[in-house]
Amino acid sequence: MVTMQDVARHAGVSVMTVSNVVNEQPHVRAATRAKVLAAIAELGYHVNTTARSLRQGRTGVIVLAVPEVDRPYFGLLATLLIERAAARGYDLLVEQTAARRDRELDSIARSRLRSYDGLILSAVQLHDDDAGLLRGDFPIVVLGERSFAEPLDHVLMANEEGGALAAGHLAERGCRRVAMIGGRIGGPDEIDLTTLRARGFLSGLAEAGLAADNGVVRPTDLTFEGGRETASALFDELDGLDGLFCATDVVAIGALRALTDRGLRVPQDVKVVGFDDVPLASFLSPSLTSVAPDHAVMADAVISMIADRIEGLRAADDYRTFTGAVRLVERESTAS
Amino acid sequence: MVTMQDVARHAGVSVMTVSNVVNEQPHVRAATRAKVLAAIAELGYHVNTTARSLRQGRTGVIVLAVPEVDRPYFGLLATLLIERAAARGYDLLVEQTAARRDRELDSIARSRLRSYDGLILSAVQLHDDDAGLLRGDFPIVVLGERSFAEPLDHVLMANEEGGALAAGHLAERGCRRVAMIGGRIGGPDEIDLTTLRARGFLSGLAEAGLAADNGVVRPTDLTFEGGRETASALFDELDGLDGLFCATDVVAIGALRALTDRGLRVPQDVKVVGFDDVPLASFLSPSLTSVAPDHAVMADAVISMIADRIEGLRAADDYRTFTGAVRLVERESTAS
DNA sequence: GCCATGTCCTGTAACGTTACAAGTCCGCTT
DNA sequence: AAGCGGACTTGTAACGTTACAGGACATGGC
Repeated sequence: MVTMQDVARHAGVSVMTVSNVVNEQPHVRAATRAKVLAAIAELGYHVNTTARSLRQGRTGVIVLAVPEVDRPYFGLLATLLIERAAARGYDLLVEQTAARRDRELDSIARSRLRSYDGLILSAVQLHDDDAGLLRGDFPIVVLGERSFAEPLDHVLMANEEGGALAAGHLAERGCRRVAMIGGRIGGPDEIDLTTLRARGFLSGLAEAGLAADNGVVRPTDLTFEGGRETASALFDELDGLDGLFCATDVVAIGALRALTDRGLRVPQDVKVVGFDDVPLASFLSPSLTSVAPDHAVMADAVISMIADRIEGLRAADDYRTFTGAVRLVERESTAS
Repeated sequence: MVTMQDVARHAGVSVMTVSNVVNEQPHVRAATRAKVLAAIAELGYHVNTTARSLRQGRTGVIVLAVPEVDRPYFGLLATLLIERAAARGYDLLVEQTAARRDRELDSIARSRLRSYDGLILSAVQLHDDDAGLLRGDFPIVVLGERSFAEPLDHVLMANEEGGALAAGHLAERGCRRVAMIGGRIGGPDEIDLTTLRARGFLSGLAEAGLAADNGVVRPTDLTFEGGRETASALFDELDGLDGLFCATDVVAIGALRALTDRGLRVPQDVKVVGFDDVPLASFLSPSLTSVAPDHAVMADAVISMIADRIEGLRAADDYRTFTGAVRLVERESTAS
């Protein structure tokens, strides 16, 4: 490995001068700079970022912990975050938690991750009991789903509002018997994605004057297969459903498939609304009406929050919460 | 920051003993180990991986350079690679190249990336002229698309065979006039994905005795939108097409949408085959027949290739190529 | 002509870890 | 009783970089 030592010797200057050239410090004569750059080129020198990190106490790497990058929403998120992190000079290291609590705890605790500059933790399955672990001097931003009593930096989504938008839209389009899959009826303290979207959905139904009998909200795995199975079971049990809200677009795609398999036409027989507005939504047949978060704005918020904290631009006890707005994008799946 | 020094002092042993405990070296008395572990717990010590990396000369981080993790194929790939890398003790840092040659060159050249242990470079837009950069002592595995004359570790896919499979299948299902979008007619030296799949497609057509007039292979962006636009333009121009092969499933999804918009039914009027077999394929309506690489096997090959090289388990001049097999998965889009 | 100021360059000492070689102690063999 | 080998422990010197303090020299103001 070529070191600064080698370059310095080759160029006839001190290591510090090489360092100053590499780091574009002022006060280096043009002639000296040229000499050093020539030596660097000739020897094929690359700065050793590990040594730099050790010396400077920062690595320039932020860890992104998501369930799986292959899921459309998280893929989109990761894409945006990687791009924005790069713009601020950080690399993103992706850690997959499979949405399991133990793996999320791992991400926080694992020593090696502690050596990076910060952690963006998405899709949190942690309990309030675990939240203490998130506290401390290590920069963490919690993204998207769960808000703890703990003081923490948060980027949230208007999940409840989105659920209400979906319910209102279905009602407005004439649906009389509406169900949700991928939702959960939880206590007032439960604030995960599925519970919040369900809560919004139910309040939206109430506001529209639609009945919400008990079976109308069904939990499911937030996967294609989960959507298909749960939708299928739902339509086996209940008659006369003419509107369906799915907790995510992925679930909605599974549900659309289940409806097709039963010979139900969308939107004529059943209208369907998803959530996330993934790029794919407009290319499906029928294209999918969806609650659209502003992904770009949220990604901006995440990166500026974590970078500001890493760089000490915010006081240690100054925790922020950003809630991204949502809007409804109407497409064929709810056409009247 | 708590260091080994602090732990050593607190436990009344030397730093080396702390290091030995942390690294689970033998020859540490149980009582000593317990003392050290207690001190570690009490002080909340975490090993500083940056210092460890500097000392050991390796970081445990592999860079994965893909166009964008949000594209279904690359998302799936990234998911599998992250998982398998973790199993071998490596973290994966994701770099996005946007499929641009300059950004790919960047990934190779950027100093900071040079400090990681290896690079997995996917979807390569580099010329043969650039290939020299890939040579050298830095562990690189080139994935999926382009095979250079340069000696390099490669993981390829049976692109040509896949194209032929698709053509054969369409012919066998009774298609008489078949086109491909997302393909390119290139010289014999051109070996990128689009050219190879097109070449296989044409040879498959020939074998089946089907005409391949000139306009039958159309290039396009490998995106949803590209698929839609190109398919739309193609069916504007040519009459009587009854079979369509798309270079990727993403393109196929765009094409399916275009066909629906024109009132063409799949598979009754036009049969469609994609390539990649992304999970989504079976949930579309109609579900999509696709050429399926064995993603898991390829991911295994990639990780063991790069890890073996990083760990020096293979001679410096012993370059390997692994070609992943493909098979055709028949679904509704080509039902007869 | 002298001090102040600025430009350019350099030596030294860390950053926190581990490789290596060199101990110390103990019980056991001969 | 001396010698030996094994179990356990430790000091020291790196790994390659940058922060810091300071040195050498020239310029300019009075």
